[in-house]
Amino acid sequence: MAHRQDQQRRASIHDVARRAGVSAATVSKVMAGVATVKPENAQRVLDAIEQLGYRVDPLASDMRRAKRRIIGAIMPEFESEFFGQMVTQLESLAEQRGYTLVAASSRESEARETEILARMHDWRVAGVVLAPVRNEHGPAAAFMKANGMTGVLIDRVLSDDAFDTVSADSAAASAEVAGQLVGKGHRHILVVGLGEQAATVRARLDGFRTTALRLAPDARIDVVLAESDVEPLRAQLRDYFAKGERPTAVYSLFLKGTLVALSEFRRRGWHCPDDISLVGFDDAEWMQVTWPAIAAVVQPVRQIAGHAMEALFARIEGGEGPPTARLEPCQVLMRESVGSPGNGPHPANQ
Amino acid sequence: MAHRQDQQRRASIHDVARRAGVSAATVSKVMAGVATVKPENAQRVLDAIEQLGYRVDPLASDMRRAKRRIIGAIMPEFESEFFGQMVTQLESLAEQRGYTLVAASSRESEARETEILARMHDWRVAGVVLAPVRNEHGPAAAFMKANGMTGVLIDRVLSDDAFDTVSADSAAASAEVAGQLVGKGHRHILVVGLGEQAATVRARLDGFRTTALRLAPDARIDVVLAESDVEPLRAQLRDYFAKGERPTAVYSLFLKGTLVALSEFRRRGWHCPDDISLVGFDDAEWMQVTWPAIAAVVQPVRQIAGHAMEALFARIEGGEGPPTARLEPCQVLMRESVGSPGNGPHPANQ
DNA sequence: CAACTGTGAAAAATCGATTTACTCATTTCT
DNA sequence: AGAAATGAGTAAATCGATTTTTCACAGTTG
Repeated sequence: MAHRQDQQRRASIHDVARRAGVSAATVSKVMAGVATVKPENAQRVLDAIEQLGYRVDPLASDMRRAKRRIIGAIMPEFESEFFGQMVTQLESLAEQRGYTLVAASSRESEARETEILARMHDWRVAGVVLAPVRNEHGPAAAFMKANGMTGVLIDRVLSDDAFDTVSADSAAASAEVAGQLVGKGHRHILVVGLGEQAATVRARLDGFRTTALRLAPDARIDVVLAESDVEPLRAQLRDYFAKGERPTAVYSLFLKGTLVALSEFRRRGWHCPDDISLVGFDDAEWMQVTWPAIAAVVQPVRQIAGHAMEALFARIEGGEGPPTARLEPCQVLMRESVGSPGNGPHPANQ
Repeated sequence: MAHRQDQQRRASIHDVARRAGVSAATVSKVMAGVATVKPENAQRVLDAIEQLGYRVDPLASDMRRAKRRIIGAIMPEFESEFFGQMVTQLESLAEQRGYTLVAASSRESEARETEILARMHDWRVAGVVLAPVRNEHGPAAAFMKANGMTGVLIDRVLSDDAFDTVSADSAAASAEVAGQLVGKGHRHILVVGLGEQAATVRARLDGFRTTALRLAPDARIDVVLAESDVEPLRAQLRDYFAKGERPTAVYSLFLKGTLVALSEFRRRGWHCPDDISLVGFDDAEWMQVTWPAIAAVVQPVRQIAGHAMEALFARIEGGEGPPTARLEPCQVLMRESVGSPGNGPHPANQ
């Protein structure tokens, strides 16, 4: 145990050196585990460290190295389970390697994303895990490139010519969803998405449509894509149904879309799966306790985080070679919100 | 714009000084906005900064001060909307004052909480916003006290003799819930909670019970308190209903409890509000889109975050005086999951 | 016995900014 | 005129570690 003037100034490496009767350099060597220190001196240093409760100041320690033991993480938001779990994972992995994770929320703004990145560059972080707001071609990635920063892109990305990318294999998952919906007899399906996240949404959409049409060439796939925000989507969805469109199933390409779809069903008094089936990309804890439980595509958060960090540290440690683009398989959880069409009363209107 | 050897080493204050033909001290003064610099020199410094794209290294800049411009935030988890919003808010507020927020998740472990705190102390953070896993009397707060750290405690706390605290006025909110449930005719209510978070849960429980019994002295308030984890709670709840207990309403004191209650209702085929009413402490986005929409107590995240940061910075800037204990008012959203007892078929068993 | 080789450790430089102390000029005041 | 005050700027110390360089001394070798 160590106490004394804990309240006061913290012990520095020089305090330890003085107490052990050696130089600061020797203390540093002992801490680094260098062998060329007489056992006797090493012991005295260790004792001094113990007595003073000495701990290295990471800030001072990082001063001399070009890459500091800090990893930056930039997420579009912190409020969803997905990104919450992601940050938790990333933090844990960074910590395991003796790095500190500094997480920031871009709050779905590309401008903010770049600002945060500039600040992280100021901190001379060793690397950045960036989950871009839109896709891999935004200003943030360009900034990283221009400044020679080390980084990995995750989530709303497919592949990049400068950075390693890791994301969910949403095309494959979407194909599987298509297979299951068509298998249950659905021939008129509405897909709901957000245009902003261009590439990923396109991958999901294509994956879905291609498989659906392959399995059932007569199927009709409608698409409602809101440009950027959730409220416009709500309006577009309302219009779509108001026109009299009556798909038997809805596939939402992102979580908020699932919520919007559900609330629109509510407004119209439709129930899943009798009146309409629903599958959403992205799982959430509540989806299995509601009635009906909502079918969802579960993203492999741990795998994404794990491989992102692996790739990042490989680069930090000087790994060369062309950027890799990983796609992690998702799990499709078909729950009660999906049924066969025509199994329940489908109201003709309102 | 600034380019040149951006890829290479970043410009330091000395590079700027050299280019402007002045000393580093003068550059520092210009950056700090000190008046005693000849306008001509100031301009040359500004030009050099522009040309080199110079930005202060926050690490080096913080080296000399005892309190660094870093705020630590420790949350029990990042996966819930509540803490997600909290971190977002705190980050934004820290940033506004030129501080960097470093957030860490204690993952509901007091041991980890203290470890994180020790690491933040190593970083010599200016202050810490701690949302303790249990309550204000845990080892983390003790550590902060012992090491003379500056901090504010939030959420699962009531008041402390060393630190300012900010939390939701859950007692008042619970009293309001009690009033509404009793008002609707409920006389047998089950309250579900987590024993771990002693003080807060007690406040919520007392607030609820006192008001309920004042308004309806004949009311019966049952309590199921799980010690620490969610799974035990599920088991206890199952046992409680298996005994044949048939309350007409359930008030869950925390979010996961609401989920457990809902899934238990599902298992038994009970529907809200016909078979049983449900109110949960803590709101979530999905609660308003499900059928029925789930009634909830909304915590004032922005106010909590705002006042926590206010209090924290007041202390950082040397503010004296006894610790304050703030309670922010909550909002009770009565949604469809609450009805009057006996309005629907209440199954006698299973 | 002089020159040589190793060890182990201390001294000094470094990282990048801030701040103190100090040096010259000018002004201003007595 | 001479002293004091002010202005503008610089050199150097500092923060707390790491790393490079230098040094002292012991033991070898020719």
